[in-house]
Amino acid sequence: MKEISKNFEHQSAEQYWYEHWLKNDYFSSKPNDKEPYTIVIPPPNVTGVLHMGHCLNNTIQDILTRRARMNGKNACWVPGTDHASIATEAKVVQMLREKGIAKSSLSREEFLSYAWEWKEKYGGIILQQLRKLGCSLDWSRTSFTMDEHYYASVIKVFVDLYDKGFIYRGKRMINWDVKAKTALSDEEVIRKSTAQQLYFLQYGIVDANGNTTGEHITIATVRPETIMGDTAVCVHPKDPRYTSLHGKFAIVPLINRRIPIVPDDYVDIEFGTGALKVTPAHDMNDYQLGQKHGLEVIDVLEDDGRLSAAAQIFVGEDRFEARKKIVAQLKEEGFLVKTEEYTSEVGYSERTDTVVEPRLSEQWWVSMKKLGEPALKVVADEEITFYPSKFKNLYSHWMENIKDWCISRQLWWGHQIPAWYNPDGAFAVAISKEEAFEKLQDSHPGNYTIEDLKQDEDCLDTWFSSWLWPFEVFKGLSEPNNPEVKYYYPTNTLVTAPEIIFFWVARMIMAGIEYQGQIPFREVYFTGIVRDKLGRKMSKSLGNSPDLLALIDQYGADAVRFGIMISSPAGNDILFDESSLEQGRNFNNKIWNALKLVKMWEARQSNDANFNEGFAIDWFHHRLQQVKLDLDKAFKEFRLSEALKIVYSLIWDDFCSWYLEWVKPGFEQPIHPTVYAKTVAFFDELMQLLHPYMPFITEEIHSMFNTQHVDLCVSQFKKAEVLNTEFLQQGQLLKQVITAIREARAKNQIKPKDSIQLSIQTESTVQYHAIQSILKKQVNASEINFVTEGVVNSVVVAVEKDKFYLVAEGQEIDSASLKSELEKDLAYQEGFLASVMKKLGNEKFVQNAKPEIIANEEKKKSDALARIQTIKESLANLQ
RNA sequence: GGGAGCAUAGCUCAGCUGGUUUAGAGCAUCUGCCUUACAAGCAGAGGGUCCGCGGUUCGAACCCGUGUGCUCCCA
Repeated sequence: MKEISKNFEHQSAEQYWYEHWLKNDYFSSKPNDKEPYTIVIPPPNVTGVLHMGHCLNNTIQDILTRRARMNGKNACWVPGTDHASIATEAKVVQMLREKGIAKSSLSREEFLSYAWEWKEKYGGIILQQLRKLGCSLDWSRTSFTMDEHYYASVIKVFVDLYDKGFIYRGKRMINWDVKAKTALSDEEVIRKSTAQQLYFLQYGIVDANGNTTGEHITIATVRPETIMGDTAVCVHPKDPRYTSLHGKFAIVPLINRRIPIVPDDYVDIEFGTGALKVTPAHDMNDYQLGQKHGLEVIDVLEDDGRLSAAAQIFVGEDRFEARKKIVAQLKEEGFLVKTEEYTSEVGYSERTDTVVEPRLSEQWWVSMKKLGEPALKVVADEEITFYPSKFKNLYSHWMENIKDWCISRQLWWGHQIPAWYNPDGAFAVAISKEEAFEKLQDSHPGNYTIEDLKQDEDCLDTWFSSWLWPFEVFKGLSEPNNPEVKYYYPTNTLVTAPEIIFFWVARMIMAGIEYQGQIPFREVYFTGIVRDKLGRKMSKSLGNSPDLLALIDQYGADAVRFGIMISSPAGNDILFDESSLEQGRNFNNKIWNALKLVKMWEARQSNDANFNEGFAIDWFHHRLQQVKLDLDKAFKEFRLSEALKIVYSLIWDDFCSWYLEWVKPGFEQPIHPTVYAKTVAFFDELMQLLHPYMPFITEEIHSMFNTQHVDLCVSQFKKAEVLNTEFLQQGQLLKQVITAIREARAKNQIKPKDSIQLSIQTESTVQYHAIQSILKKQVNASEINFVTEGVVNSVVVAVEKDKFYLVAEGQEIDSASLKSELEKDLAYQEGFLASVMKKLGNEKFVQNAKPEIIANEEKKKSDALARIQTIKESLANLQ
C-alpha cells in the first residue's frame, strides 16, 4: 500500500493532475449529440496578470463548467485575451523608451511589428496563470481579438454599421488622455474625489463702448490656467447682484480680452460668487453654453496638456505648472481675491491615471439608440436573465438614457479605422483601399489615384472588438452559420463584474442580436467586486492586491478557490481576508485526515467484525440524497457560495464528525468489509460533489480509491434517489441525544474515559433499536437499558419527550448546578409555551391562519407541555 | 442635482411565499481536552433593541411610509 503523506501536498498534486487532465484532452469540446454548455471567458487584457477579480470570476466559471461536464453536458469554456489598445500600446512605448527608441521615430508598420513581438513574448501570461488555478478551459480554442478572422470581422462590422448609418464622424467634447494622447470613452474615466483650491478672480468691467465703468465681477474657478480660453462670463438672469452688468463686458486678466456677460439660468446662484467663467473648449457644460449663445471657442491646450500659442502666456508650460505660475501672477497683479479649499469629483484615466482633459475633437461615433432598443427588450422580457436580478434595473436605466459611443482612439495598436481620404479630404468607408477608391471615384470623382488615398490614422476602441466575442470566437461572423457557431451559440452563461455591465454586457447583447439574430447568452451572473479587509477596492495604486500566485503556492489552488467562494454571495462585494484561505487549507487538511483514517481500515477488513453500523450507512445515504437535491436547487439559482457551504458542512459535520465516528472500529479492531466499501463509496461521492470547487484534492483522493477507473473530472453525477425522511429524523434524534448526554457529562465533570450506565425512559423503545449501539459507543456507556421510572441518584437529561438517566461509578452528582440548568430550561420552555398559547388563544389567528400553520402550533404546544412535564419530574427527582 | 442599493452576533453574511421553536452559519472570543485520522483538531459555552419611529396584519427581521447612516452609478 502506498504510504499516505501526513498532509495533502498541493504543489505536486496540482502539477500532476493538471497535466493529466490536459494529456487526456478532458477540457476540449467538439460539437456532438449532447446538449452544449458554453461559456466564453470575459477576455482579460493581454497585458494583464492574475488578480483577485480574475480569480473570483474564473473560479466561478470553472465551477459552472466542471459541474456541467459532470452533469452530462458537452461543456465548452473558451479562453482568450483582448488586445487592450491603450494598455498594450503604453507597455510597448515604455519598452521602446527603455531601448532608447521614440515612438515618433517609427513608422506605423515598424511600431506594430514591435508590438506583435511584445505580445508574442509577454502577452497572455494570465492564461498560463489560469492553469495554476485549475481552470478547465478548452485551450485549443484560445482566441485573441486581433486574430486574422477576428480583425476582418471587426472591420466588416464597422463598414456595415457605417453603411446602415449607425456610424458617423463628429466634432464633440470628449475625454482626452494627455499622456496616452487619445480619446477615452466615459466608461474609461474614473471619477475620484479630489481636494482642490477654488480661486476667486476679479475681472474688470467695460461698457458696450469699451469704456471702463469701474465695476468688477468676481468669478470662482478651480482651473485658473484656462482663463485665457474664456469667451464669456455667465450670471443668473435673476441674480440682483449682477443685473446692472447685463449687456456689458468683462476683461480677462493678464491678456485683457474683452468677453460678454451673458445671462443664463444654467448658473447656480448659490455656488461660488454666482458668476461663471465660460471656457467652451475645456469644459463639457461650458461647451453647451457656448453653443447656445454662439460663443467663440478658444483651445488653449496642446494634445499633451501643455499650453498652446492661443493661450498667449505661459505657452509650452504643462497645465498644472501653468496653474501655479498664473496664480502667482494673478496674485501679484491683484486679480486674486481669495482662495478656498474645495473638494470635487475629478476624472482620471483608467489606464494612465492622469487627469482627463475635456477636449473638442473630431471622432468616430456609433449612434446607440436604435441598436439599444432590442437589447433593452430582451433583458426586460427576461429572455436574458440577470443574477442577481437587481442589475436589471440598473441596466434598463442606462439603456433608456443611452448616449452615443465614441469609438476612435488615437493609437496604432488595434483595428485601424477602415476609412480612406482623398487629397481633398473626402472619405469613403470600405473593407479595403481598393473598394474605398471605387466608392470615392463615384462620390468624389477627381484627378487622383489609389496611391493618393490615406487611411484614417486612428484605431478602434477595444470594446468595439470585444462586443463580437461570444460569436466570433466560433467564427460566427467570418464564416456565417458554420457548424460550431450553430452548436455553441447562444452561449449559456456569462460571468462578469457589474462594473462592465454597460460597456461590455450591453454591447455584446446589441452585437449578438444585430449580427447573429440571437442573444449572445441566456444568463448573466454578476460577481461582486473584490475589496480588501477595509472595504477598499483592490488596485495597483493602493498596493492592496495580494500576489495570487504566492497565495496559491502557500495555501494551494483548492484552498484559494475555497476561500474566495465561501465569502462571495452573488452580486455582493466580497471583503477578501486571508483567513478564509486558512479555512480552505484547514478543510483540505480535514479531508486528508479522513482519507488517512479510512485508508487505515483498508487492510483491517474482516467478516468477523461486528456489523452494528447499518443505521449509520442508511442515515448517511439518505442525508447525501437530501444534500444533492439542495445542491441542485442552489445551483439553479446561482447560489454558489451557499452550495459550497452545504457541501462543506456535509463533509465536515455529517461525514467526519458524525458518520465516521459512528462506523469507526475500536482501537486496532477490524472493520466489516461492507462498512468499509460503503464508506469508500460515500467518500468518493463526496469528492465528486466537491470537485467543481476543489478539483485537485478531490481528484487525488478519488484516484486513491480507484473504484471506478474513470477520472473524477469527467465522471458523471448520480441522480438523487428517493428520500426516506424517517432515517433523517432518526439520525437527527441520535445526534440530539448524543449532544445532550455529552453536555451533561461535561457539566458533571464525568471524564471522557469514564463509562456510564445509561437508562432510557421513552414511550417508544422501538426507535432506539437501530441507533442503540451507536449511541452506546458515542457517549461511552457500558450498558443501555430501558426503564419506566426515574433512576435515583442519577444525572437526568431530557430530549423531546424522552428522558435519559446517567449513572457514573463513584461520581458525585452536582445537583445544585444541575438544578439551576433545569430551572433555566424550564423558564425558557414556559416562555415559549406562553407565546404559542397566545397565538392559539387568539380567535382571529385560529380563523385566518392556514390549517398546517395551526397544526404546527398545536404540535409546538404539546411538545412544550411534554418537555415542561419532563423537566418538572427531573427537578422532583433531584429533591 | 438625478437614480439605485444596503443596514441582522465583535467581523463577514444566510434567513427564498409574513407563521419551522421569544433569529441561524462561518470566522473571532472563552472553557476543558496533545482521546492512535486530524491542536490546521475534538468536546462545550457565551454573545442579538434584526438601524430609529410610525403603519398594514390575527401575526413583521421580512410588506408599506418616514427618518438616520453607509455604498455605488450618472450629471
